[in-house]
Amino acid sequence: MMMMMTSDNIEAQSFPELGNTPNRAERILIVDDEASIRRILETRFKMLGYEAMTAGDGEEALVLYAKFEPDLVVLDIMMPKLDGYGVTKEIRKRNDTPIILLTALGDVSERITGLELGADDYVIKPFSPKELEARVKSILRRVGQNKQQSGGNTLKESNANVLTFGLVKIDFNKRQVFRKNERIRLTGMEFCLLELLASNQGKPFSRGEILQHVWSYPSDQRIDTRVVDVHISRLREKLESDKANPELILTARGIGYMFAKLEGLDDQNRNK
Amino acid sequence: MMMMMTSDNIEAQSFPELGNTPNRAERILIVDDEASIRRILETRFKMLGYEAMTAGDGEEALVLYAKFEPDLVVLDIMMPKLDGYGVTKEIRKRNDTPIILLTALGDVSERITGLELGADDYVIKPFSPKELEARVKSILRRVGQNKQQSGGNTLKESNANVLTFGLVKIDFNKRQVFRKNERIRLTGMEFCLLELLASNQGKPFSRGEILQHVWSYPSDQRIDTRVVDVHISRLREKLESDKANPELILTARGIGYMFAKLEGLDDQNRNK
DNA sequence: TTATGATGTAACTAAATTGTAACAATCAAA
DNA sequence: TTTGATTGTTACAATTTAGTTACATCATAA
Repeated sequence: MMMMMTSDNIEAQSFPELGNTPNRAERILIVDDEASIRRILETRFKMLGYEAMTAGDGEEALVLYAKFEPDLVVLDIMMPKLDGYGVTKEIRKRNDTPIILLTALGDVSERITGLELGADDYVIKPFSPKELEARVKSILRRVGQNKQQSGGNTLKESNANVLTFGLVKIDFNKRQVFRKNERIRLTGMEFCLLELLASNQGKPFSRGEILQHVWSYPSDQRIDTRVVDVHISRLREKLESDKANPELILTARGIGYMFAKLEGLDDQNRNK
Repeated sequence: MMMMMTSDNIEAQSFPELGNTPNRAERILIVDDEASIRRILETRFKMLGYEAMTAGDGEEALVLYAKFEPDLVVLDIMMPKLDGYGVTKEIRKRNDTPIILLTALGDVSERITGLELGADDYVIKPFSPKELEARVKSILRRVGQNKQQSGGNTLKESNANVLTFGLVKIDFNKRQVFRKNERIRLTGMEFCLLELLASNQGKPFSRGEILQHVWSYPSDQRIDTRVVDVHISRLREKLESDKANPELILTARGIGYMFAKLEGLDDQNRNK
């Protein structure tokens, strides 16, 4: 196996993101049979403030998994004893801890099998640590928000990082949105805004908060811009059936905006 | 060390689009201007369970070739109208159907020319039918390793690495691409790029990721090159029906590019 | 050598995104 | 109802991003 080595330089992300500081360091379990990869990833994730553990094969992984209850697992498919599929299966028997698979470019069926077994995402080898880190961050952020939202129990719909609200489906990994199964093209800003709201259903955000999270405004900035409103309008245009009577992106008058809280959808939200 | 994937035992890929040619006898096209040879070979190959057709000259051969899509061509070089070279050339413009040349003893340069044009093997005249049959069998076995080996089940491309997207067929093993059954010549870079995208349908890649995987850029490289865009443009030129409205190679604005997600793998449909 | 094709870059064109301003519509309290 | 505040919408200019073309370079084959 090989991996691309890089400097520690972390490039700015294209999209502003939520500053979501966890109360405890999040735990990442790294499973790969190559010691060099384990070492590199462990070091880098620790530098980023995560708690990182490593395992060299599938069986060791399951032991560690039970012991340390990681928040996310990075899992090579090709491993001695018990391969990535087996580990994925076992983990999925118990819960929905996010799993990122490491796969080779050539093998399409591997990736598909992996995703079907319940993995959340995959990264192609060779990969840059930075890329993996970005995925980890993205998934953890979302899961964390969902946990916060739903009290930490059922995370079903976060399984593949896809949320479905009636006609509208949001794929956070791919940054894609569908309505009636047709792809809706959102711009970067639009998606960021939607992401903030949709992953916190029912929670109203003030314009100030939104500007902080989506536009990276400083927190004490006086608000004399209508950007948020305009973007809300554009989002509604694209997502709502009846723009005048929005069902998803609601106005909290005097406060700001919020995404609708949909009741009783927890079990239907699963994507097929 | 390069990673060896163990996908050989994994069942057929879940791509419904794979050409599902029904199990049928393999077809051999026999081209020779001598009727006696045609008759003998036709009879013997039919007895062996092949479907055999014959043509008396090169032009007839091409007509039959297009009509019957044989799995192998036995081709005399010396022929009226269009000789074996010409036929080889024409066939190779379209695909890699195995070709066995019939050449005269003395003519070394003939054989070499033939092989250079893309023939797979040659048999020296006069030959014993048995010998020719052995070669045919051998070549068909080699070419059809993927197809025939798996015994009785679906043969043709079941585990060959071939994807079909509408008009476009991509053979990852042979690194060949077809459009409307005509071979499209892609350059090395072009194929690499296509390979990355097409074997990850629906997954958007940033230019940075593409540069890493296809051009082996270090992951922290500042991106000030438009190579990716240019190659995307060239690929579209070759593959898309309407370059201005690509259906296969899509732009993920603000992110990068992705190959179209096809129906069947997920419930979301292709985008327009 | 020339000729050919692959590849990458620069420069230009086209198109999409984004924020602002202006104005319209709506709400809620008096 | 009026009034002022709040929210919704539209148009537009500035900017960013993507698409395309032409060309220089390099390698390779004839």
